[in-house]
Amino acid sequence: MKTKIYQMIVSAVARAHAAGALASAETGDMVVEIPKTESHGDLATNVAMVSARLQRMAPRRIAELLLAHLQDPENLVARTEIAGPGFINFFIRPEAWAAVLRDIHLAGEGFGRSQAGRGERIQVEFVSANPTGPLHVGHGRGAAVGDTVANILAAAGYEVQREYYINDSGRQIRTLGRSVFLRYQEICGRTVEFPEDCYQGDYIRDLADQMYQTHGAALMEKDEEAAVALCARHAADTILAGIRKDLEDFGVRFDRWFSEQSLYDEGRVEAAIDDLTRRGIVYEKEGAQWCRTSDYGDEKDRVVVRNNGLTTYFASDIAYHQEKYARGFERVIDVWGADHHGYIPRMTAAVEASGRRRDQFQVILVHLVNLMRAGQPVAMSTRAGEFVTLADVVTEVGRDAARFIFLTRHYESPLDFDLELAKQKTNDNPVYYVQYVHARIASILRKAADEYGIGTVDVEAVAKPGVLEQAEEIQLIKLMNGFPEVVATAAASLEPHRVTFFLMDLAAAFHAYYNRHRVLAEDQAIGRARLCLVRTVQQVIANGLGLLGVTAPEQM
RNA sequence: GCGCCUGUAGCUCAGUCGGAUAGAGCAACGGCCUUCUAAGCCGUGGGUCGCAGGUUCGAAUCCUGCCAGGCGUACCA
Repeated sequence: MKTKIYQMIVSAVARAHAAGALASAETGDMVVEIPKTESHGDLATNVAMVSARLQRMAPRRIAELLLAHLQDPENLVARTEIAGPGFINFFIRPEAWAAVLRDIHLAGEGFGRSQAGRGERIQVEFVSANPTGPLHVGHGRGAAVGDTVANILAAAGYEVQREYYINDSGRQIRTLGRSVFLRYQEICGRTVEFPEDCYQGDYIRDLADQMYQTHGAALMEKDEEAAVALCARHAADTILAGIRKDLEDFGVRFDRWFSEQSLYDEGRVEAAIDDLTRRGIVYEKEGAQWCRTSDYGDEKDRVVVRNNGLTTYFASDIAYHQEKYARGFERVIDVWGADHHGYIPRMTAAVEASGRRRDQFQVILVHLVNLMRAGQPVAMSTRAGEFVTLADVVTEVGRDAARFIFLTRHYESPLDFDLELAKQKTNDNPVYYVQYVHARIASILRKAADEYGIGTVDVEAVAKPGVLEQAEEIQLIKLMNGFPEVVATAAASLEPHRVTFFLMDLAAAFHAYYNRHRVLAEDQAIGRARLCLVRTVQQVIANGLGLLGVTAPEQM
């Protein structure tokens, strides 16, 4: 509808120009938008105001000329008006909205999809938690955001790949192995001092116990390095398998699991450093190798190879990101925890130094989750190994509630996640509010089939004049009409919460309509038209929930 | 010190590329089930958009400065 009005304006300007009424055929930076207040029409444009300078004419005068040259071949517009400083407001005929409804209904599952992304190849890397412990609630938010962003991008016509980067190399893995080996030694009866920098959680004891079950006390005889390496391998593999399962239970899937170690095995880290050194971007100072990130906007240069010869995490990250672009992605999106925000300038610098544009690299910084229970904060201390895992939360509140709540805020806002609220089956809990729409409509459809003998929804029912004229019905159609744009905007801005808010708006409009009007009305023509309307609402709710990875229940 | 993020109703938050009278939920109060699921709906009150300038037809939105809070600022990962 918006596009059609836009086209009408563009051709009106052209026609007015051809007739000599306007000095230019340009429309400037005009927009067509849905006004906040209903009295300002269904759609409005600021074209007269933005082109006032261009046309050297008063905005209201331009508006008058445009309306004189406006043509409406599809007979969409009931009336127009010029308002305020020069807005042109369009009031759409109710019958035109019925036609829109028919289009939405026919689009079905595909409604909401668009080609806005034009097939741009994008990689979304998210979660990427170190395999040194189970996923906690914060990872859950990152998982929900990353997965949903990927879904939304795909729906908006981008070609998306989802990836998990496994930090399976370096010191933290050795620390993991050391932690397990120490607990293993305890099991074998030796008294050991357990250092603070080792992983404290109970799961380390479980892993040590598994090592004991497999190897008995044999590792005590081995060289310590070898024993630690064995423990590290077993622990990382086991924990990673757990992470995969947790994510699967959370409805998150990845196209690829990428190993950091493989970068070393294939010589990519070395190659990346060599390449940057050859180009003078990596240089030596005080026995270490530094990258000139400060030439690309970072506040200082960063070490890639320490004076002890070991590469930094940054070095493998450079190699990893180079490898991503080499795979053909035009844009790379990383989802990180907000505590890593200081890392953005250097990573952006590295991307640019590697020959890509700055805007080919984007970071979504997901902020903290404050876990609550009935308004009280839940104590979480990673150091003491006391944290609530994602799996615990999913078990307690369910996958749908968890995912939905993670997406009810802009990811740059801290999120209070109340476990009791998430389980509540009231309108305080937004996920039930939205799902309830789907279930309610499913119930109506069942009733229509069983008691009214209307087994199939007839699209043409809405075309009959006089069947869909209630204000609440038009309101529902208008809202649904905006869904593809919501998805496209959410994709362009990487803001999944827009879809969540859209669903809550549509749900509110439906519940209001439901309470005011009976769908299965006595008048058969009206009843059939309304049935088509609510079936379409149900479809749009299902499509939106699908993007969020939340189920749309037939019954609640 | 420097950098990034945040500041909108009592609370939690939306606010489209700069648009018209800044919205929703919660909390408070008052109503609605013999009718398709009350896990729902309807109504009432509530605002110096952190502060001060600037840009322009027009600013919560863009720019500058300041204030407050959070996070970061390793030859850690």
